Amino acid sequence: MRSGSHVTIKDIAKSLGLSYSTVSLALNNASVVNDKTRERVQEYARSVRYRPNLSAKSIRTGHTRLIGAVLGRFINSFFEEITQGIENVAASSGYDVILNTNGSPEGTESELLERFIDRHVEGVITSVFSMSEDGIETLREVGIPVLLLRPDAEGSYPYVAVDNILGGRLAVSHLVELGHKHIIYVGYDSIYSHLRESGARAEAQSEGAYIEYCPVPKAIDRGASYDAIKLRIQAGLDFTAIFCADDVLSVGAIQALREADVSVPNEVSVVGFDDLRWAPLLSPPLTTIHQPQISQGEIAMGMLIDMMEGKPVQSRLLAPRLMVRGSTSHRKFRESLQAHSGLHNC
Amino acid sequence: MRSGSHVTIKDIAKSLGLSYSTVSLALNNASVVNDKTRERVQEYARSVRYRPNLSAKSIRTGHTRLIGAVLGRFINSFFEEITQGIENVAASSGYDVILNTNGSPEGTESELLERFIDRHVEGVITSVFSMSEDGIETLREVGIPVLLLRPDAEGSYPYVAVDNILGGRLAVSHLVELGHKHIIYVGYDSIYSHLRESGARAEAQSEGAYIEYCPVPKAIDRGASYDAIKLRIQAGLDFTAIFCADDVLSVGAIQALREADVSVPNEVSVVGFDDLRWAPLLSPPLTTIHQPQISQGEIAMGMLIDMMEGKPVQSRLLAPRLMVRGSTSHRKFRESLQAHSGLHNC
DNA sequence: TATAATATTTCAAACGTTTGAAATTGTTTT
DNA sequence: AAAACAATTTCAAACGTTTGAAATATTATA
Repeated sequence: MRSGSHVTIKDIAKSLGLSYSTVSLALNNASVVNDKTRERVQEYARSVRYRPNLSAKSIRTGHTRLIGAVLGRFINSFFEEITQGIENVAASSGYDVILNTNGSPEGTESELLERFIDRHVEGVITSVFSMSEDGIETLREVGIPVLLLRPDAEGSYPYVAVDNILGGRLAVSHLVELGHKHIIYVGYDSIYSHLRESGARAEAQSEGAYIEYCPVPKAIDRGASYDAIKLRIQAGLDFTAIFCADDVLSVGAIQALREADVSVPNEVSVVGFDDLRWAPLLSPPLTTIHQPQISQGEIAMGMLIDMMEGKPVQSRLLAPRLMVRGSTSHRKFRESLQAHSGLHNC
Repeated sequence: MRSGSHVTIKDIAKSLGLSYSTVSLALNNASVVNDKTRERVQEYARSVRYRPNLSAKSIRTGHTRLIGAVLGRFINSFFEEITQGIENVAASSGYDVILNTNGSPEGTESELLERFIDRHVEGVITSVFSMSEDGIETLREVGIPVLLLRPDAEGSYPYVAVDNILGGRLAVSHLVELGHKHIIYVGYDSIYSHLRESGARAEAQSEGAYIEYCPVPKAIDRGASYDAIKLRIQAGLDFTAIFCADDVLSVGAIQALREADVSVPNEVSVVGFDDLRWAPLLSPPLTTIHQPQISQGEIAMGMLIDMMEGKPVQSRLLAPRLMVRGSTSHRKFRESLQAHSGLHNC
């Protein structure tokens, strides 16, 4: 067999003295064909390494079993893991994933959509930063179901996301249990941060603690939180805990504290959000809110498959988990160790 | 127009009173068709949002413009960035990428290959851990070119990889310049580590420094290097620098040093390899060898396209770059600060 | 053994394109 | 105005499948 050439159903039919139809039927395990013939065909197909041509198949059936994923690019492994989950269930359901991490300039969104449409992808999974409202609408117009990887306030689209409010509650609940009363929340202007903050406030209120909002211009910006906390420290060290809207912000905060010779966690506790894979590698290892990324991807893909099959789906909020590590400690430790620390710093 | 239905060339032909052929030719900018007709067709196609059916196209032309990428899953953002590069040039060359991060159990490799073959991908990019020698051969047999993202000693396959030997040299050269004479190399049994080590040794030899090999069972295992360095410290603190085969190993090493109250970088300097995105977030920020991941992906995809077009390609070794950060310092600092450290520890 | 019923296979069209060859139209040249 | 040529368009087959309808073969029933 010439390299690159492919055996087709016709070839098999010819060799076996059968019609295309019978071969096709046999290969698809149609019950209508005689057991003996089916076996003979399948056996022979195997022996000549027959592989169906999916393009041909899809042109006839209208099904490509292709799905498109467009995810944001981050300075973290967040989407890498989500991708993992998506792939897992896609593969086991016979779908392939065309991935786009949207790294290219903004203007190309429409090109991306065109590619998806041209490929006749049967569904699209996307995260918020990665696709505009218009883009989503375009897809819907041509009948491609879209699943969001973020909470959708208006409820116009099905989504699967982590429960950010609960995440905020968990973080603050942990800090409150450790005796912290004055907690700084480092956040930015986006739905993620707002939800996390509102969870934090709700929990604080019911526990008699106080949340102070410390804004930074954007997410995942170590420098921004460094600057913000640096400034805040100069205004007075009247807080004992910081809750950051994401792990990277925590790194900046910790850096600012360290430079001001404020010990983490002895003097100030820090909690992050996301639980990126390197969070345990920091020193101290970061206490943070874990997002179940792989299962988020798996659930998302499962839901999308349901949508593609026309089944009704219900948006889901996934429960985050508190990961207690080294960057938080009990407030009562503060005074004693501050003394020690003072000695040490002289 | 019914949602989900697609305008075809036939539809356009009918509406415009032309034959399929003319429409097809016009849409493909064939010079044979009259300028006026071409414009009319394209204009109309745009107005009805015509999009070609890529399956149909590929069944006729034999070209799917699909490429397969199978990359390893790591506790790092390494492949996320490579993917970025691959996508960038794939997109601008009209290819789509079916990504598989090979997270599923081992046995499924053949299934993955079958999917690639069924989809008629025109080329495959893969990293070493992700696909067996047999798998690669299978692809080649059916005429699908394969590009490796790793050095191939035998030279049987084209590849693009970072120059690991040079990386090793850069790391040790830096340490030697800082005055370090006794350097521990933390590595494991794989081609990557071996190459890095040999670079390290070559550089050390020419500079009169000494490399001591400290083996760990596998890559990217923080615990393993922690254990190894812990043990090594107990045997005596007669070294002043550690070079680790990857960044994650560095984290374990630093942790072991910290627990033994050995200051990094004042008493012992540590250099990693990879420059994962979180390397600057550590404290101290990690001095390490940077791998140009995005361009590695871009170059890889460019080469694969050449291969698919039948052009000859030449394997490439990319130059790594030393990133000097906080985890290394001059050896002369050692004695003075060791004294201080002793005081501090009392 | 003829007939009915069922099991199995085949025919032929279709999916949306592309493309070599043939046909038509338009333009020069003589 | 006929012949020759070029420009443009159309025909029809092909790519590898699937599938409803029709044809044939097999078995059961009377």
